[in-house]
Amino acid sequence: MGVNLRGLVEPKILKVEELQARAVAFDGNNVLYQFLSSIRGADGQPLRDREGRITSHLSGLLYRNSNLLEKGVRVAYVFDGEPHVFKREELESRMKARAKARVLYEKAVEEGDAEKARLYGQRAVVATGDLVAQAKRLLSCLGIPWVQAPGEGEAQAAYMAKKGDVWAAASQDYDSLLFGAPRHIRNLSITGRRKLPRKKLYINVEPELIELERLKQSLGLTQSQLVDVGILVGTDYNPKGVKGIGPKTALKLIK
DNA sequence: CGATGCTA
DNA sequence: TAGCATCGG
Repeated sequence: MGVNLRGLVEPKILKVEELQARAVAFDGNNVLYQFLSSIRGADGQPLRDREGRITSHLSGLLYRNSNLLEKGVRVAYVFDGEPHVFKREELESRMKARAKARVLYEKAVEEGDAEKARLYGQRAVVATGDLVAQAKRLLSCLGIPWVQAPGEGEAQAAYMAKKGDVWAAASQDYDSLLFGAPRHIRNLSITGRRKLPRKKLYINVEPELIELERLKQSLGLTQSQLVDVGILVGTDYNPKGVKGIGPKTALKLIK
């Protein structure tokens, strides 16, 4: 889930060409989650091989990486290690939510309700150890480097970006900014076309770049104040944050 | 999600 | 060939 900094960040639209010859560290678990939830057939179920094993994550990885590599982007992945104990509450609540969704998903599949199967199937997604291991294997086969983080993947990616090993960290979550990544990229995919949930509408989602220095400058915050904003609005380590405080109020209070 | 097929 | 539909597994 991660910290909610929406409403505070004013991202720059990023052209993929600007990433030419630059290295980007993807949050592997975040990417797999996206593929597993969105790459599904008409029946709402993920793709499977003839043995019944899920293949959505591999399909997504293969095609996205081929495209990014072809455009000259240097791609790397970071995978989560052991979660910090502070994350236990969040992980438990996610597990509960998934279990609930899985029941509804299985019922929908049984009834042949594709729309519900997709909806609940997406909520029930979990990147199991097997799926992560398969993804790592595919990346190795493709010659794409990946890193096993000791702890939080976003923290590892942020560290790599800070050191200069990569130009930016890429994830749909904003956490790497709190961990000090100087550049954070969201929506880095091939086609910008996304289906709006529940609707038949398509919107264009473009890759966006958030520069940490510019972000802090525009908000008038130091790094530790930015973290404090995160603590008020809530992070994986303190899930609900402080009651009734969203990004805007948090910013006002911290300043 | 991203590729491929179909239609005008 | 652009734009939508469906396939992929």
